[in-house]
Amino acid sequence: MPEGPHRPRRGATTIEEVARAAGVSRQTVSNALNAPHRVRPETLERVTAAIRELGYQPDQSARSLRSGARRTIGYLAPVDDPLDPNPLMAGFLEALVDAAGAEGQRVLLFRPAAPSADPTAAIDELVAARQVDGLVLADVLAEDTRIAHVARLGVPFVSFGRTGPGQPQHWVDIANDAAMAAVVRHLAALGHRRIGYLGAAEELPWMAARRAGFLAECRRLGLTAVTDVAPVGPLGVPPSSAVAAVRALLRGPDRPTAFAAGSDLLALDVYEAVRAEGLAVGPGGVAVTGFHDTPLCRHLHPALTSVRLPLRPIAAALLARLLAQVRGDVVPTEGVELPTELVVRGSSG
Amino acid sequence: MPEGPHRPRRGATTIEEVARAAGVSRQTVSNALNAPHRVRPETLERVTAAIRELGYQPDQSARSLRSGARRTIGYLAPVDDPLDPNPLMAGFLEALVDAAGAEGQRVLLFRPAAPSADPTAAIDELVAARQVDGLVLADVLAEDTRIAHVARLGVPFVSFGRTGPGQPQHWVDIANDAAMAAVVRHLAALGHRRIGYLGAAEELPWMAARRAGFLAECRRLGLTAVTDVAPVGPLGVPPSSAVAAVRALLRGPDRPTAFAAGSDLLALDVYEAVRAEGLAVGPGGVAVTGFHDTPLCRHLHPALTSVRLPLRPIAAALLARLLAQVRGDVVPTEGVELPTELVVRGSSG
DNA sequence: TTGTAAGCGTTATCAG
DNA sequence: CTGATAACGCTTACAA
Repeated sequence: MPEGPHRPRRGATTIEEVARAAGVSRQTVSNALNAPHRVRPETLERVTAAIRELGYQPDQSARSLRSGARRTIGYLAPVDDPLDPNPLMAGFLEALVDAAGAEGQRVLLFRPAAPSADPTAAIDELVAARQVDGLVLADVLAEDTRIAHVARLGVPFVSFGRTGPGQPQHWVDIANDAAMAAVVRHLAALGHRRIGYLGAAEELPWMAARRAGFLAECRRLGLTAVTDVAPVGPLGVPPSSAVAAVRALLRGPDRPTAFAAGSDLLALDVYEAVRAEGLAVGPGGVAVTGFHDTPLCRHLHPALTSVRLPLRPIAAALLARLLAQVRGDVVPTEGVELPTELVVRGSSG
Repeated sequence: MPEGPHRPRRGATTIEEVARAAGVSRQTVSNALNAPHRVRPETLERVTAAIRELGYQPDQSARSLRSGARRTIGYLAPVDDPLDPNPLMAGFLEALVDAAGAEGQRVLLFRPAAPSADPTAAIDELVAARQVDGLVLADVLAEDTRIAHVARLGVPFVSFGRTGPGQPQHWVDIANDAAMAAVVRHLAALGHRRIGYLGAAEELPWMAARRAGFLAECRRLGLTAVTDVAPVGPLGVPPSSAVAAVRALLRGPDRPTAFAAGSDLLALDVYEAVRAEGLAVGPGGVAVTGFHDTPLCRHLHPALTSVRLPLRPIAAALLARLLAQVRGDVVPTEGVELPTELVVRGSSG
């Protein structure tokens, strides 16, 4: 008898078969899996053996349908800029998958239908089809329609980054301002008194926070902050314009002896500008720092000092908050700021 | 009556409610969705309106349980090297999610329990729990236990990259050797007669193919290929050792006037070596090329010529082959090599 | 502690 | 072309 185009089962073992093999009812097998303490040890043993023997694993669809738990979380992939790829797609995503796996959860990756399409539509689809227990959002803006939307939907969610006040949410973030302040202190300890800054896309909260942290710490320490009057533009700054901006500052009246950049890729532009001005990168010439600690840092010469994000702790914290909501725990909506680590390398040390 | 900790339904609309609203049986609603041609146009209209009105979408778990189709594919995230992050995690993954979305499929990301853990165990779990219709594997090795394993399992799968012969599989790959041959021709057209090569991790098939393509084309054109006697080591080459290797070649008897690198990050090491030898990168000095066309290329000075991978066509081709298997079409196991594009920039042009 | 009965929301089968 | 009935595999009451 030929199998039809749709085969409801791939020949996978079912709970019924396990029950038969162990000589118990299928309910006992279910209990052995979901509430082991309710099964007599000796029975449990027999069932466990049968499960192992047959390589049984519950059908997740059946389980989800019955219990309501999807054991899956959705991650809305941030839009990517071709000139400045989102580092979250690499390290953070892996950390998230690992953290989820440790909690018995899977990660479903999704994106808006088109780059310019409304991300809330993609969210609606996923939620309406009940494919996930909760959502993880990243790269959250001050006024973020996604946050407002999922909050209205009532789906459990957490965000990496936070909106402005007024939108209750569970968030995890890094202390962007404190991280940049630590950079300033590091450079000050090296004797630098005039420090330059290269940022971009300051409309992004984390970029704005980095600049703010930089300025505040310079002020506090009585250092001269040398920054572009008109900060270089949007996310995808053409490298040439960033280089020009830095060169201008290096030729200005308060020539900085060190430069902090808002990202590792921007630091690369600083390297170029410094060299174009006939100066050297490093403690002897112009010290440079980046942000993110991407692998690029170690391939530069000198290697780039950078701020490392605690990606695994972030992922773990996000997941803990998300699952608490999924379980129905009453958790106050609040967030946590995790500390970063300054990795000092040749460019400043 | 308080809701228990598990709420089987989130209050989502069910097919029953739609049926009632449209004044038809729930079966008709199902038909309207899955076999519209079997429903009278006027009824279809009424049902569609009710669906839109109520924002109904079928529960994917129920649908999966009943039909056997999970509408989800699994992507086994490649292990990442901290010194040379896998570019597949960024652009390719996005392309894959988009291609899947266009086919009504979602992407489930998964990884081995631990970096060193057996990836086949992770595959088994996913398959046994029937969470996916098929698998996408990337970074396939010549002797790949994952390929052998999923083939034995009988799960539909495709691979980005291919094993050695003898393991039937559906694969999509780029023409690594042809891409590097094109690089050589490009450099030859610029007048270069002695061309250096920097590779790494030659045990990886794609890295080996790039070197092979380089050597073959140099031979064909009668050019002098200047390569390291002992190619630099494993995936995570300490940048310093790669730089040293290139510097040695630049001081050797057949000083190359151009350098092809096996990746963009390796090209960065070439830049450093060239400059350390007091030479300039570019058509006037030592021309340099990379591989992958990562965003880094545009941030270098001069900007880096590189080989661009057709990530979206690759993702589309992979998905087409995978879904054909899922549908049960009898497709001969074979592969396709997609062409790359050489993006010429200042480092060689 | 274990077995029995019911139902989660959907789609396939088969009458009308 | 439509509507009743059964089943997918599992878990949660409840009864034994």
